[in-house]
Amino acid sequence: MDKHYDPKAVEAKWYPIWENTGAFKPSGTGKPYSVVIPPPNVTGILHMGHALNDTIQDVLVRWHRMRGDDTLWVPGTDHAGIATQNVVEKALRKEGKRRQDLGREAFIERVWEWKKQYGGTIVKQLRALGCSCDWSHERFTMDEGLSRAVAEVFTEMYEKDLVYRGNYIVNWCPRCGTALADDEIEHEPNHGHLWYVRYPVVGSALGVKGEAYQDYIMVATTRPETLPGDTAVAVNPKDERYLHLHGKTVILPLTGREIPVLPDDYVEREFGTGIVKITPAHDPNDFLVGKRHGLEEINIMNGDGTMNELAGAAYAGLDRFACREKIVADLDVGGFLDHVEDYDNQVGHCYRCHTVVESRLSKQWFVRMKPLAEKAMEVVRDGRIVFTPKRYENTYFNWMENIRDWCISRQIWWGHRIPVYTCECGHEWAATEKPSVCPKCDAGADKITQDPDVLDTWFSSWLWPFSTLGWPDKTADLARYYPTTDLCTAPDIIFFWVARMIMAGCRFMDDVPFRNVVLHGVVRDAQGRKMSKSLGNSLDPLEIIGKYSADALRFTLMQTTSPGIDVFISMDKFEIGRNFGTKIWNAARFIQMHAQKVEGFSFADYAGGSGGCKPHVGAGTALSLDDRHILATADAALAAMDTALAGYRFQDAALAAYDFVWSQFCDWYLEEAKRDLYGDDPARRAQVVGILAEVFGRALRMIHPFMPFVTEEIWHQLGYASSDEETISHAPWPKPFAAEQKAAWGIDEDVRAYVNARHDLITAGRALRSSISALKPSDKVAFVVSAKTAEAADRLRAETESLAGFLGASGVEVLCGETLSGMPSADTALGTVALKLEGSVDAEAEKKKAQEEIAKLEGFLRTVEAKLGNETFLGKAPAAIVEQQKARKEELLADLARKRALLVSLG
RNA sequence: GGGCGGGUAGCUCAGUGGUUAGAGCCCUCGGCUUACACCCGAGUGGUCGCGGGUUCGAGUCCCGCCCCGCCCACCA
Repeated sequence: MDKHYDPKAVEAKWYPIWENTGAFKPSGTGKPYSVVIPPPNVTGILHMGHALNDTIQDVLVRWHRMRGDDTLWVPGTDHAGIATQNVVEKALRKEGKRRQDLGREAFIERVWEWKKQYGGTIVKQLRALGCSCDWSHERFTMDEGLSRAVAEVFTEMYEKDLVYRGNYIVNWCPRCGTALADDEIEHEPNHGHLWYVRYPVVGSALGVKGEAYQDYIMVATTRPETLPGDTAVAVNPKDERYLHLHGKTVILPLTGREIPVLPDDYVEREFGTGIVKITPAHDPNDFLVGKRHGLEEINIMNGDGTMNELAGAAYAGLDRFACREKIVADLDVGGFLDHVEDYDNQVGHCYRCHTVVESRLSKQWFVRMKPLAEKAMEVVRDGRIVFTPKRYENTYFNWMENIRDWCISRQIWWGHRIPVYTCECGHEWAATEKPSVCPKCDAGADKITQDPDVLDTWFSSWLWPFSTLGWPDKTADLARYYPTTDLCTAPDIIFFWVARMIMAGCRFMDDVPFRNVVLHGVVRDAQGRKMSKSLGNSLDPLEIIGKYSADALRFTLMQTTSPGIDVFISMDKFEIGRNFGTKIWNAARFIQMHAQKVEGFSFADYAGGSGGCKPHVGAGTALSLDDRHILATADAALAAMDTALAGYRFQDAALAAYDFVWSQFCDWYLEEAKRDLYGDDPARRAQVVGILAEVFGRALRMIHPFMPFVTEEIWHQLGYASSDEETISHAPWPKPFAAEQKAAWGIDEDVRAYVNARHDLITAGRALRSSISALKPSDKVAFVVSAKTAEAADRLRAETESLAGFLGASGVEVLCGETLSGMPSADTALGTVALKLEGSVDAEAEKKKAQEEIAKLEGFLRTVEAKLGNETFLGKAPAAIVEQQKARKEELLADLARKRALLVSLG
């Protein structure tokens, strides 16, 4: 193996091999485990949110695959209607053309060309991340099959009256010329004004000009340009200031129209003057007020944001912002404008082109959501779908209970065209295929027109879990892999995606789309800001892969993420993942180096295959304590990982693997193994190599879901794989050692506890050495150990001898139950270890240290004694806890005695 | 305004009512020891946001408050 690991070369090498050998195709045998990817926008490039989301899925998928499940991960992309259309329009603009110049068909052709050329970016990037998707199942929301699913669903809903066309107030982008869903609006702070306008009260007006009015009401507005569309003013019904106005009418300035004063709860008394002008056609709340009171809706604006003739001859044709200025000026001239205040508020912008969004009355298609929501709530309530973390179920219910109809039509060209047709006689129907004749009047194809609008992009995404598996056909995939198992996403799309998928699954498949919803956090920068292009604070996953490797990116993300908690990340964090990869690589080199010295040694015997053939592990002499300890620790680490992964706690799983490999295997076992590996007993050498191969083979497989590339490379370099085609991703996930094997090898919790205590002893010895400031290399040291019990003394003798060897001490003296005085010492689970010096000791420093420790111990002792003197504690605490405290007290007393004696001997 | 999350070491975060609250990074000290300096060893560093309460025992449970963040609604 090379001295330095080269992730670039290794990562570039493996993905094509995996893909070409079909490593990620479902096996067809075992328990089905399936996941559909949240389809990224086809225009998208991989950002940190994807990296987190897709790594989580890949960890789950690889884990299940290794466990022998029939694993399918369906990848794909979303056609992203408005986003994609904008990208192509932008390209067209460079040629000096608009989409209208090409016409609808040619434009769509252009979009497809664009998709063919550039649409594969994110899909390539998923490969760079190492995602083990089955690319033979790749889907695109505008694919023929998925389009058929969309038409099928729409037609069925049309016929069952689950969709309807209605005049409704929608968000409208005047530049894109389309309706936008609420989530396609970005609210941004705006420094605007509040204009205070006088509306004369009818029946008490005393003059013609504004100045002359003695009786008027004051209305505050941020949008004076909508004034010609006003059909009422409203006050809060409980506002005693305006009780006298109920039932009165006022004159709408500049128009002379008489409009009513209405009481409505929607009005806030505290805001402005407490009187609101109501413009039902241009404000969503006013629209609702209008509906409640049966007001007329006057649409005064064109789709491009200019005023129409209903705004009045003086304003028709003006842009909305020009019109605002003119109306303000006219109000002023007419004496209606009282004063102006500065006012900051939030204004909605189109998420694609950033134009200020207009609320506009228009004919749109809607889905009736209430009938779909019932069942979708039921399946979560009864546990057929489980959210992780559970608390998001509340968020889900909250939204579902207050669900509003879904506006699904968009006035753009790129997307699924609404399959609603009308013939010349006005017959209307929906159909999955383009009809050649009207089903009602025999009008021919040339007399039939299709609705020009397209469907909201989410209208295809909500079918994703079954449309990707072949629906509406009854495919084998659908039968085997639906419902899918896990759905992983960030909580911000619970509403417009997760909830809708659940509704669609229940409605069209009569079954849930997935069993578990796994919600992870949003990736943020070190300051806690959402990563975004406009802030320029995005970390580019590809840059990280280039600098640190995909494995490093993946591992760091996993060990940083907690369920449902946002991920704060900065560039240097990826060193953790990189360093871990390097550590594994070096451990592999070490193991290989020693394995080469064992004749006929084969790592393939330790690949976890059936048969459990491990010729060297049990051969010859019995296993050492260290051997048994690391095998037992491997088992514990495996259990910890399995539990964590089953609970979607990726951080815990990653940390369990990290701690096991680094702190346990490398820091302790490899070091301890060197004694035998560099020793002169060939049988024992072979045995140790066998244990290294067994434990490291397990470690590689356990880490593989997190770091697929480096583990695969080592798997082959060492020869766990018996051929080039064999992949670690198909190697079996480790199983706990069988009971008989554990009994034969002597693997149990006792050996873990004992060796852990021995490690404490060694650590204490090291600490002693480095804590003695006066110790010079020439000083000779010997260890003196005082065992707690006679029984422990025998064990301690052996332990301390190895400790002395470890630390270069000249000798060992074992005592039992005696107080060690005059020597720097440290306590461990096995006993007290002290250093006997044949050099000089800084008595003052030692004295000071001893005094500090005594003070500390006395403090603890007081706490424990207080507890043991407390009747209620003795009466109510569990016996085990009481015993624990009693033992603790004895220990503290003994420790104190030793320290005090030390202090005395130091003078 | 409604809902949710967070506040624990300088930083990023773990922490299943029960010994003296942990990890990584940072920092200090000592080491190029023949897998690895992307390393090894040893340390320094905490009124667990504040105030009450429940309990034998609270970082952990309850109530109130203060900050930070997110989501939803709204801001005429």
